[in-house]
Order: sequence, then structure tokens, then C-alpha cells
Amino acid sequence: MRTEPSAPAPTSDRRARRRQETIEEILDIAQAVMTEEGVNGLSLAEVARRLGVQPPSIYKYFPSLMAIYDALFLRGQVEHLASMREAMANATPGLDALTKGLEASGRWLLAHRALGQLMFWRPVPSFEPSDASFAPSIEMVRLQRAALADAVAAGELGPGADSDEAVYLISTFIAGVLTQAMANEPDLPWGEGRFTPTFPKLMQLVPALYPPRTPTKKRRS
Amino acid sequence: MRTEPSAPAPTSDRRARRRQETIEEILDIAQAVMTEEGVNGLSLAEVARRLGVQPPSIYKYFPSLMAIYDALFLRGQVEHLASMREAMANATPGLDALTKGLEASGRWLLAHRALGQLMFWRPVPSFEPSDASFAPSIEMVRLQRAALADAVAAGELGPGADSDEAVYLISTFIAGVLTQAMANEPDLPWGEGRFTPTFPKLMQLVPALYPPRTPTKKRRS
DNA sequence: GTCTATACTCCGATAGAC
DNA sequence: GTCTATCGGAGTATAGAC
Repeated sequence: MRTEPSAPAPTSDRRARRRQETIEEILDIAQAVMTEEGVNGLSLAEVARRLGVQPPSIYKYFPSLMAIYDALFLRGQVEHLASMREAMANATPGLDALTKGLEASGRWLLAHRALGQLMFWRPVPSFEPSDASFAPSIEMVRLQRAALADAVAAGELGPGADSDEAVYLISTFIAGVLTQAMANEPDLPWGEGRFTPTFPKLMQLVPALYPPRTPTKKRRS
Repeated sequence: MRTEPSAPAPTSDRRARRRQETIEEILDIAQAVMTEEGVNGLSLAEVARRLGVQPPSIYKYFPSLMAIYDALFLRGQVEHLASMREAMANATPGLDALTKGLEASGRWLLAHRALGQLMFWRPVPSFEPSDASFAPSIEMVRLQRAALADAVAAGELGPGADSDEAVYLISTFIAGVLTQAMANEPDLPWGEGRFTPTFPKLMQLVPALYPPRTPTKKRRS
């Protein structure tokens, strides 16, 4: 039997591109709706209204509301991971990279509150992210583990810091600062207010938690 | 003009009591609904169903859904404050009292997640607590300030610790631990899992943030 | 203080014409 | 891939009988 030619016609190329643009536009609008009405306030109907189509048309792009949540979750994870990775790449490996990476995480999350809440606060009980959408967060732990390993190798931290336990402990610093900032200063960006400026001070406590064998002050070349 | 007798008849006493019981029952049910369906999932209709009445009957006790949220907010604040106060009263004044108080806070919040989220995570954008319901949280800050002042007086911490700034900084510790525990280990009580057991270790860092002038080890009588 | 009845708005999702 | 029409359900809140 003959099927379609294996090389798709330019027409379907353009169609596929247009389709992808519409998908991205739906996600942009959904993100805006969540920002204004709360993560739980996202509704297909409101997205359709803003897109200028009737609600059933949305189903040509996403099979359900939960599928939109999942796509938003994935998009958030990918962007968040990228911002962390970039900040860490432009820093000195070790504690500095970890601090800069977590600061970038905080900055990104405050700038994308709705996605951040969807990803890390889970305010929609009926939504569970798919395995595929969850995958980047595993990579995020790996990144932080690597930075901790660098810090241990450089003598900034003791060997106990090269552990998942340390990742979790340090993650409570950033989570605490962000939770307080979001709840009490919902309009301030990273670096302003009573909470986020304390983060560097908190990170300076890490060597006290995992003291290196040799003095911390300066390491010799 | 004559009005009703100033001493109410026993009948209306009983009626008032019965009414109060119904109000408490509505709040109990509402709390359970929030626990099961999410804070945002609370609905008058579901409360009525579980109470075994028709939705309009609820309006004899609360003028609106938001009024129920507000009553729950107040109830949570009062209970939470009481648990903190009790733990602090049974501890050595100063850092110990602060730590025990915050641990009690964490315990209470994990045992009453729905109320805790309503109170400190604010997942219902359209709900703003009334001033009256918010009042206990001001008292909570005062309690913590007093414990910090005790710690400074006892030489456990430096004078900078007697400040609202220190209260906010320390609050990020408990907020971080709780946020992570609730998001990642939603079924574990305080003291189990990867996050809440780290809290005492975190509190031991506070003297490093506000170092006392005299050595910390032991204070002379 | 309970009910019925009702008004109103909103939602997710599907069927089928074009 | 868009639409109309519709199903079936949810919700808050009010009016008024009993």
C-alpha cells in the first residue's frame, strides 16, 4: 500500500509551525489567567475568550484542562532549570555557583509566580504532573549535587555536603525565603523587602553546617 | 418603649448554644472539605450536603462563603497561637522557648494543613482576612520578639537579635521546612521525612547569625 | 430555621455541521 | 480547524412558603 510521501510538503510544514504558535499562545494566555485569578482559577473558557475563539476549539490543541496544566508545568520546569543552569555556569564552581543558581531560581520563581506555585506549591489537588513533565526537576537536583561536590573538592565544605540530604536542607532556605516573600510581599521582586535579601546571609551559614577540615578563610593554590 | 427583658430566658440560652454548636459543626465540615478537596475546593453546597441540609440553610449561620473562610482563618490563628504559647511556656525562656514554640507551630500546621495553607499560603486570591481575624498573628510576632529579647538578655544571642528583622529571618527557617514537607511529603507528620528533622539543626545556626559578645558555651550564674 | 423553587453564572466536554 | 448547539453538572445567592 502507498502511504503519504515520507518528505512532508512545505504546506504541512507551515501548518505545523502555525499550530505550534497557537499552542504557545494558549499557554501564554493560560499563564496570564493563572497569574490574575490564581492557579486554581484557570479555566478553558477564559482562555478561549482571550484567544478569541469558542471553548470547543481549544480541544483541537489540548485534550483537556489537565493537559494544559501539564504543559504549563513542563514549560515552567524547563525554563526554571535553564535559568539556574545559566547562572551556575557563569559563577565559580562550588558554593558560589550553588548560591548564584539558587538566587536565579528565586528570581525566576518570583517573576513567574503562577508557574512556580503550580510546580512547587501544588495548589490544584486534582492535578498530577506526568513523568515527562516532572523529569527536569530530577536534573535540577543533579545540578545542585554537582555544585556541592565541587564545593567539597575545593575544600569549601566538608564531605557530608556531597549528599542529597544537603540538597534538601539547602532547598529549605530558598523555599522559606520564597514562601514568606510570596505570602507577605506579593508584589516585590527578588532582592527587595524583608525576606529575599536575607538569602545570601543564609547561604553563608552552609559551611557551619558542613564544616571543612581545613580552615575556610582562603584556600592556597 | 419596652424592649425584651435584659435577662434572656433559659430557652434562648439553649437556642444560642445549639446555634453555636451548629456553627462549629459547619466549620468542622468546612475544614474537612478543604483538607480533601484543597483550600480552594471548599464550597457551600458540599458543606450543606455533608451537614444534611439544603444549601440555603447555611446562610442562616454565615452570610457568605467568604465569611466561612474568615471564620476558619480566625479559628486557625487562635488555635495555632495557643499551641505555640503553650509550648513556649513549658520551655526555658530564650532560644529554647523560641525553638519549642516554632516546633509546636510546625507540628500544628502539619496536623492542620488546610487551615495552615489558608492562613499562610493564601491560595484563595479572592479572600482577604478581616482585621479581627488577622489580629492573632500580630500577637504571634510579639511572642517571638519576647523570646528573642530573653535570649539576648541571657547572653545566648547578640543584641541585634532583638528585632523584627530577626523574627522574619527565623520565620524563613520554619516556613522553608514546612513548605518542602507539605509539597514533597504530604502525608508525614512533624519529625519524619527529609525536611522537618533538620529544623533543630537550623535553629542551632541562629547564634552564628547573631553572635553574643560573651562565649556561647555556658553562662555563669 | 428549615424547606422548595428559582435565578443566575459558570464550567468541562462532546456531537456534528460547515 | 472553526463554529453552533447541547449535555450535564457545578456553584452562590435570594425569595418566599411553612
